Amino acid sequence: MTLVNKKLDQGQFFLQKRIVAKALQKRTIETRARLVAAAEAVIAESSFEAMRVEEVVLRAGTAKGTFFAHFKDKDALMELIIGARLDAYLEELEATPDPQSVEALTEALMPLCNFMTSERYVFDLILRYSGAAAVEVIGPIAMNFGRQVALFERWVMATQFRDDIGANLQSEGIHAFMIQALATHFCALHNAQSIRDRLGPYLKAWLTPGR
Amino acid sequence: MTLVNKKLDQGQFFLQKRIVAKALQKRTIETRARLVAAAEAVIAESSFEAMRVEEVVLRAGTAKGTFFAHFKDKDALMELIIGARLDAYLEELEATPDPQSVEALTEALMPLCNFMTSERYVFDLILRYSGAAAVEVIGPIAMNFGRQVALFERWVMATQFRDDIGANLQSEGIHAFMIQALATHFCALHNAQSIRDRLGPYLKAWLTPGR
DNA sequence: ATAAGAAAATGACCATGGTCAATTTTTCTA
DNA sequence: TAGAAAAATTGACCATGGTCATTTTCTTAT
Repeated sequence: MTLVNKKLDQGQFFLQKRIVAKALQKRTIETRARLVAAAEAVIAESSFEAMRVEEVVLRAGTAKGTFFAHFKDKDALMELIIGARLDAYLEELEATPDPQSVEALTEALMPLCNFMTSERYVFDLILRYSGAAAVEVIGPIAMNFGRQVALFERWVMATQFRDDIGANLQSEGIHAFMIQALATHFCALHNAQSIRDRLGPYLKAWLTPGR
Repeated sequence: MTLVNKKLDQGQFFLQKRIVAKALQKRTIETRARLVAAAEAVIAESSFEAMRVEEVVLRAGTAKGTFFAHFKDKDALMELIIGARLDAYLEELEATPDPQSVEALTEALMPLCNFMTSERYVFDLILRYSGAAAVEVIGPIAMNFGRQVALFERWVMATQFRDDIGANLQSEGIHAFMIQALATHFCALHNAQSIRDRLGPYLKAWLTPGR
């Protein structure tokens, strides 16, 4: 690839990479799996925050350089793992009946909220990766956020909370208030209240104003 | 101090530290000022992101250890400098007449928004420090966020946007939507729209529902 | 003015994420 | 199947933030 692609411009290169569907070697898949498994193990034993590349690489039995051949940086692996967890919660939600009230909606969000605030480190990382840096490469977390908003939109359309604004705007608002409630959870000035107790009033005021 | 305080418990120690107002030496003030000035210079020449402790220490003419004797870590200095900028914008706003419409309110927020999104690094740092980790030590940025919400509350009370919910809730909502608009600014999927164009509809829907 | 004790400054050292030229393994082609 | 090309792996090395025992400077009591 190196020689061939030296002659191509960036655009063609990306095109080729995307189209050719380059059939990874078995070895590649195995090494990658070992790295991910090692990381998951470390996380299970301690925490997301405590994960060290050295430790992962040691357990996976690879050299450090191999780690970075598979993942752009440490955060990329974290994003992968955290994104997968987020996806699991979301699939659960997607398979569940649409909530019929603001209270039910708030309640439905709690498992997701609890995971996102399980560690300060996790929440910070999620925030940092919640926007796709480039349209071409939408990471797992940005992708998941997109799905979240789409699901909320479905909910909003099913229950007809407000008719003065579109479902998409309502949905984005739900998301904004969710993040706000999570952020204040880490603030010593506010954390007397639970996340649910903070999110509830926000969503009520947003989705059913005047009622 | 070391010997004396060895005998005191934690609480008394903090009490003493706070009450005694320990009269810093001239040297201390000067060194600290040199460090801050050096950091500001680096930032002015390149960016917040590009600031390196080594470089700051070199320009300030101190040893590296001195930096960390004055600031808990690199972020602490960044928080100080960014917090000061935020305060400047806020003072400007506080001295300005309260906006009388959602449009005017949105417009008033733009300078603050523009600074907060001037660098990805800046926005991430602000988010990370927007909550006070402990009630005893509210950092400059958490402090500033508190002032922001207080100012919004004043605005909301002055203009009577909604009467179905309290001024404080309305104010927190403004803040939540501001953050949301800023966050999407860094997302390639959304950034066709300007911050103003994203924030405007949010605030209209939040502050004047049904109108 | 001086000695003792507190505060400040120092820089060698460490922890950890990340790079890259060289090497090994796999795949492809004639 | 040989050998060339591509892909994967390696580990010494680097960049940068952060620590801490030691040294220097300052303050204070006598």
